[in-house]
Amino acid sequence: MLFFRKKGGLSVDFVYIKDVSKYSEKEITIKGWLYNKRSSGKIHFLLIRDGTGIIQSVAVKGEISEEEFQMCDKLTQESSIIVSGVVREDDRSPEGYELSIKHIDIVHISEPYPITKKEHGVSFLMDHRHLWLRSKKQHAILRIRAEAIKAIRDFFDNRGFTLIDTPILTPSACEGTTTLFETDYFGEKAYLTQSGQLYNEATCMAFGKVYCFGPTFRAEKSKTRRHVTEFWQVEPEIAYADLEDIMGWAENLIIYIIERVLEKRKDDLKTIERDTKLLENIKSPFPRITYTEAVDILNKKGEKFKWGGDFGASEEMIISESFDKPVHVTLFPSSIKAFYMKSSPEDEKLALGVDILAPEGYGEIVGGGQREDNLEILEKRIKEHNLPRKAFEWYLDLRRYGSVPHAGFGLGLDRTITWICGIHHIRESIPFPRLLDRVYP
RNA sequence: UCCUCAGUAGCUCAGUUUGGUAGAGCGCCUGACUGUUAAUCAGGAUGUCGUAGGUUCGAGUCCUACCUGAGGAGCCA
Repeated sequence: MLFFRKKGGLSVDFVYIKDVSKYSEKEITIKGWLYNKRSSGKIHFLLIRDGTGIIQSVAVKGEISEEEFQMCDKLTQESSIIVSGVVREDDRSPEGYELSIKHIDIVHISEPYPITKKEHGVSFLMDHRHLWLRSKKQHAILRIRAEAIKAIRDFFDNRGFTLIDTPILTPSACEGTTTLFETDYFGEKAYLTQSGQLYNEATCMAFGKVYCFGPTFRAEKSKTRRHVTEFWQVEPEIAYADLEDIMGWAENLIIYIIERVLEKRKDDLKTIERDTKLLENIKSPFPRITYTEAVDILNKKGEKFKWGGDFGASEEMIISESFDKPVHVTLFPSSIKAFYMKSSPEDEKLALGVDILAPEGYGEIVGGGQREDNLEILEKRIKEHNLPRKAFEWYLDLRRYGSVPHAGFGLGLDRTITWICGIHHIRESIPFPRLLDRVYP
């Protein structure tokens, strides 16, 4: 139980730091934590954060009780405090406003805080991720993430899509291409989902336009700045849509997310020193090339790349750096794509799929395409890919009962955030990253 | 799974080349300072040198194995 204003006699409002400008020359109360402290003998500068911002508050000897002035001296970094005082505009304060302290209550004196004002190594910070989130930069990134999630949901909700949650525990692999996390499901094997797509194909036949948005899991032993084992994807699926349609949807979604973040999270982008000019440039139309044209680009730039292979990290980098916007790459060889992808009617060897590569070398952020809607062809594909037919019976039903052309895509949230924030490593884009050899904290 | 680098004070690191009794800055503790901006100034405490072996009169330093972390590749999104 906190004793709110136990030493004050005046009636004052409790406000968040983001709102202090509305309270100039008024007495308010702030509940927060000590971000930093600078002291002279007769004056203390306390930087207080409350999750919405940081404000400098000033305790002057003689202006508050001697007991409370002494208490300020005892405060350690990240101690939790409740402070009352008058909001004043002051050019000398780093934030433009500061609080002249009248009363201070200490809620808890923090033990010596591990994350100090000096630099730290990545490993140490990752071990203290639960505290690192309080730091300015990490705080800004996660607020941008929250805004992007809201933008994604608004985008689909306002355009006639229904959010349908797909299961996380699944009886079999969705694509058969990746390694999955296996769990013991009451004596049977179950796997953490790598995608909600197959279930989306069922729900889009019921609802028309659907999307799922949740965590997905891949047990690949990837050790790069672009991979986490638990990552968030938004996956729309649309009945009666073709490849061309979903390329438009994906492009508009990306633009919508960027616009929203630029509009609502400008301060946070500034905190992380992102060059927003590069983001302001993300407008329609995005360049569109085929896989075959991408191979030409690679070979022109001196890479010896043979038609038919999948792009690795360096290939993706070269292709994406050839453009200053995200680029659609379409019509991959069917042989390197999943079993459910529909082949081009003009060339059986090509799949009606699209990957979107983010600029600045951030790699693939969207993968999608048109799904095979013909029962016989799909049965053949399942056989060719050595997939357990029995597990896909329900999926084949969708081609038996009113099959229609349909298409969808997945957008990787964490990679998108990494790109929007212009940060080096995906691990800072998610609150508690799951990496190869790291599941703590 | 492979390649490269690293592990020394709470944190960031120097010391390793050339073996000879453990160092700095920050943080912490004490004191000074009425406008600080990673505040400053003076003084103080702090170590199983990743682990286990080996070489040597003597190992943080050289050798071997292992553990942990980071960077990258592959795989993958």
